[in-house]
Amino acid sequence: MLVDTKEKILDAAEELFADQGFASTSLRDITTEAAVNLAAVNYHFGSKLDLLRAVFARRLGPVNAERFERFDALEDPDVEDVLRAFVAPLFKRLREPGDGWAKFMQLVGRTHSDTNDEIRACLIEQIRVIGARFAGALQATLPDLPPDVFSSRFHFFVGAMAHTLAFCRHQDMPLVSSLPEPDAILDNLVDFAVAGLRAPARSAPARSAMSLEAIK
Amino acid sequence: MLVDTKEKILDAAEELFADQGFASTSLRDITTEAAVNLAAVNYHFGSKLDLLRAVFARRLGPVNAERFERFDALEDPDVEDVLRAFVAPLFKRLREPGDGWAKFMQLVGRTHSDTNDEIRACLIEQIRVIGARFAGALQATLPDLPPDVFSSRFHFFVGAMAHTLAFCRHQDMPLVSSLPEPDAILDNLVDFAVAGLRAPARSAPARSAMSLEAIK
DNA sequence: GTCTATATCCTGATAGAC
DNA sequence: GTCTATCAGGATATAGAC
Repeated sequence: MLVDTKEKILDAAEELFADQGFASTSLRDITTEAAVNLAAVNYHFGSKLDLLRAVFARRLGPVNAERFERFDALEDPDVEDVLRAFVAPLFKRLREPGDGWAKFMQLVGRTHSDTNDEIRACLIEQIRVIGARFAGALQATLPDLPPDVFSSRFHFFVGAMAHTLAFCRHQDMPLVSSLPEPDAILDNLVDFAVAGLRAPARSAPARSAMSLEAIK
Repeated sequence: MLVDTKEKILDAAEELFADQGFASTSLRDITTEAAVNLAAVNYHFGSKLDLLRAVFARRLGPVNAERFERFDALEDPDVEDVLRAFVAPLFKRLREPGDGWAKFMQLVGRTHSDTNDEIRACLIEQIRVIGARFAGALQATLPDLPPDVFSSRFHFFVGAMAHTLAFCRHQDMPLVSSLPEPDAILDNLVDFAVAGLRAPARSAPARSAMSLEAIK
């Protein structure tokens, strides 16, 4: 079976990358777990980095397609509408059977802050376009926020989301006891982000002239 | 000079770990950059992981000491007081000359979400105690928040902070133009987090019995 | 397409002279 | 404390038989 070999490699790579990290997982680990030959990875994918790209593309393809559909359907959205259009298409996959999506989301969250730029780029290049659309749509719902303040707050939200993805599957959270259900996590994230993004802008004693101009 | 060799290794390791990541930086990279002999790393630090621990300990020691002092001095604090007691002792170091602290903060932010548990543990073990105190003090300022909601929101804040640390030194932010000054970043983070943490709790249609009980 | 065998390189760590 | 030289192992990638 040729197509099965590719899928078996993708499944094993996804799980091992999520559990041990990309750099700490060898191709031997993957082919052993998948019960395929070592050389099959290079035959089907070309390189280890291309395998990582394929892992992201398999699940991010449908997710990003749904995100675009939801953005297209938005009419005069508020902050929460835009946030949910971006986040829900990913989080709702947690309701599917098996833990494949949970592992994938952990991998996404961790790779997003990876220390190695080459590895991080494999993910970033697949969310750059949808991410730009998301940022633009979100900023449009916050017209009174100075651009640099929006910029900061947008990154706070991205960080909160990435961290949630990276650790929502984690058993041993260091500082707290336990985490709520997937749907509750999404609701909590949206509530938190909506309030944070809509907080009144500081009177800004040391804000730049350009930003002050943007306030009008 | 013996003490200088240790410092030179620490400086080079900090910079290279922050720029390329721990796994992608070899001891040869470090000793070349530091202009010391390869064997000096194992002589002075024992292993590569122990070197990483030493990099964290050097700067986190004074920062955490100041955090404890500020927590001890708190009297009937609100959410913002607790947040600043934890965050300010680190962020204020950005005002010191040179970019050593900026590199260090980037390393902290990235290591916090590292895909490899062994690497992440080198950092976590040095912030576990102060982190637990921070979480406890913060929760005390939000007595009306159900514990599981607080738990989620606390992690959102941690993610926002880690992401900010990891990328505040980054030139090429993918989605936005530029980032404001260090002091403004801290103010923005605090404003965002205070609003997010104090957002009213959702009426909770599917909350667990224990959490409902905690609301009382 | 799948497999074995291997090329080529780089890693962290160390032994032992100075 | 510092250095040279090297060990032992693991990595990715590939050549070539089947």
